[in-house]
Amino acid sequence: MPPHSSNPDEIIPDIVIGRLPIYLRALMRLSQEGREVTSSHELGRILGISSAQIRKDLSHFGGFGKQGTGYQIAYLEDKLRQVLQVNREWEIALVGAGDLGQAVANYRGFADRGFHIACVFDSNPQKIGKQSGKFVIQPMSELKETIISKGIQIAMIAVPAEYAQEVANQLVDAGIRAILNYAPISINVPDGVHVQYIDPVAHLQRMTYYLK
Amino acid sequence: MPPHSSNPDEIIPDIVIGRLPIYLRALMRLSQEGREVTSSHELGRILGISSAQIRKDLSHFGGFGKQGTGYQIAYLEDKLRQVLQVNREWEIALVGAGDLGQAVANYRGFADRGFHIACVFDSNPQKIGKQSGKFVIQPMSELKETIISKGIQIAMIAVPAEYAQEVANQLVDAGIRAILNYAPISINVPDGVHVQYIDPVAHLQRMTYYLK
DNA sequence: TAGATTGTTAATCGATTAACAATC
DNA sequence: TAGATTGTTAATCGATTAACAATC
Repeated sequence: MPPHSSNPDEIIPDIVIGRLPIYLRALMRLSQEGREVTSSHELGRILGISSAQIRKDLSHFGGFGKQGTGYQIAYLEDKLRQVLQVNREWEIALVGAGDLGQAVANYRGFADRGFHIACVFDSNPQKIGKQSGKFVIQPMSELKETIISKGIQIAMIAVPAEYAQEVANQLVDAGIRAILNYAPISINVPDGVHVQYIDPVAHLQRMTYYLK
Repeated sequence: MPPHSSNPDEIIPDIVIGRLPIYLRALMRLSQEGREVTSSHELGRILGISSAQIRKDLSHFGGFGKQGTGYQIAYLEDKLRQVLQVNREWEIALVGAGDLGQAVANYRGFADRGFHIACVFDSNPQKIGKQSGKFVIQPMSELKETIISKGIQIAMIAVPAEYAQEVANQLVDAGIRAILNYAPISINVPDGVHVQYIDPVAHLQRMTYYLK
């Protein structure tokens, strides 16, 4: 095997994948500041991570740096986007058009970073057909067909906790393979379907432990 | 040392602390369903975690279960609240009253789970004095005095990324000890100040890796 | 060249899991 | 009692760090 080439059969630890978006975020900031080159040491200082860990993480995917110099920011950014498959746009289905769902639908951070909300569903007949931002709220009965016909693979759940599992089931049935769950509850999905959670209260509770 | 008593000098791994809010969330769901007793096996099944890990995590804080029976849900819930110090209410300062800040301020999940937003700050003179939900938006110049006089220890940042570090500095200067950062950027704070991040796009990017 | 930094190996550290005596 | 489940120990597994040859 030539040096600096990654082994395509290697299974990368998920914890490494989880750090790549953080690296990408830091690189975006640096390039926005007009910087062109950085090093594992500088990234480590910015992120509070050891430089060895950053080098080791990146080495899973190939050699992106130069000895003595460091990393070209634009180049590394591009490589990380390729690895994460975020060098394209993704469409997302959103379920739930209550206060939380509306806030999620209106959050500009998604579109700014390549994630477009393509459809919004709600079970409340009062809401169906109403405009939510740029979207017309669709009934749950149209969920599967819409997701399949648009080829959507990612969904966000923003319904009350007690409905989250049932919604997840319907999403999985519609072929969704990645779910971002804003409902404060754990959901069960089959192997091969990925779930991430947004629960700000859980983060707060993790910190209050230390506030003696 | 008697059995089932935790060592108060033991330093608990932060990764264990991070799982306690997840356990608490699951227990709340079970008690809401009217259940009274559970086991490490059941919790493990619900959460996708091994039962051994749950027992080991809980054992850091004492023996909360009964052999042969399992855990009294209400009792364990109460104990976890004590450990996390969420058996009380907490006041929070929010910085940023743009779209994101307003959505955060209006999210009912905080108050429902014991976190009350006590004040909202923004640097935009157009916004100061305006009502945002139940709050009057205050200028940044009042941040330090308000936080100190109200004895607030927790803050949330909901400003654009480029201002997040400066806001964090001001919060630390005002004595804040825990920060929940909604800006998609890493911030640096002194030792003893805790930071957690809410970046839904980072979660999405972590999942797109697997969508081959 | 001298200085700096990478990519990688081996050592260390810490977290998870398996197993089981204790006991409800 | 028999069956079930805890709390804990020891073994395993995996992740992080230290160190350094390679080299820009």
